[in-house]
Amino acid sequence: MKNLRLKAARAGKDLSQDDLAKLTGVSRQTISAIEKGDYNPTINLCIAICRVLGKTLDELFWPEENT
Amino acid sequence: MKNLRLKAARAGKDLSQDDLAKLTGVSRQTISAIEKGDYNPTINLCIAICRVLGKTLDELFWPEENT
DNA sequence: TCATAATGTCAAGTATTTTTTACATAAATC
DNA sequence: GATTTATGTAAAAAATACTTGACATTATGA
Repeated sequence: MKNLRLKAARAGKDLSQDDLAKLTGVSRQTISAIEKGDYNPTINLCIAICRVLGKTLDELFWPEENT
Repeated sequence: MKNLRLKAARAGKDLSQDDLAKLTGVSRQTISAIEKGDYNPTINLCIAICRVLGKTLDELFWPEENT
């Protein structure tokens, strides 16, 4: 499923996928795939993304509770 | 660097590396390597570990601040 | 309309995670 | 002493994260 929290946090910093990719050292396609929810990034990449966006792992990557 | 928080959380549930491996669906060596800090697990595996141990991503995997 | 920026996606290749198998050591129990 | 449990480690193979390059769509602005 999509990671809308990541998308929102990125928008909150006014960064494009490409900007975030460069800041985290991965390709644009990787950021796109993570937001799309296609896959399963490594924890180090998640941490790098969190640091750029000023968020924590729980805020961006902990699964949302669906009551 | 070693993930001592993970090791402690596992000990707190009285689980061996092998127990945790089975509960999270990976090999014992993978758990060992993560605790040893050798590498970079995927976020889904981190989440699975957190769920078994009753912790969050931030508690087990957010880098410790070294003042 | 034309150009550009942002995003989605696909296919093929590379890099790294993870498995499997195996052997080693230390501690606990019989 | 022998056996079992827990852990460390290593090498080859399998699975998958990630890259590169390419092409498409949509939206924005000159």
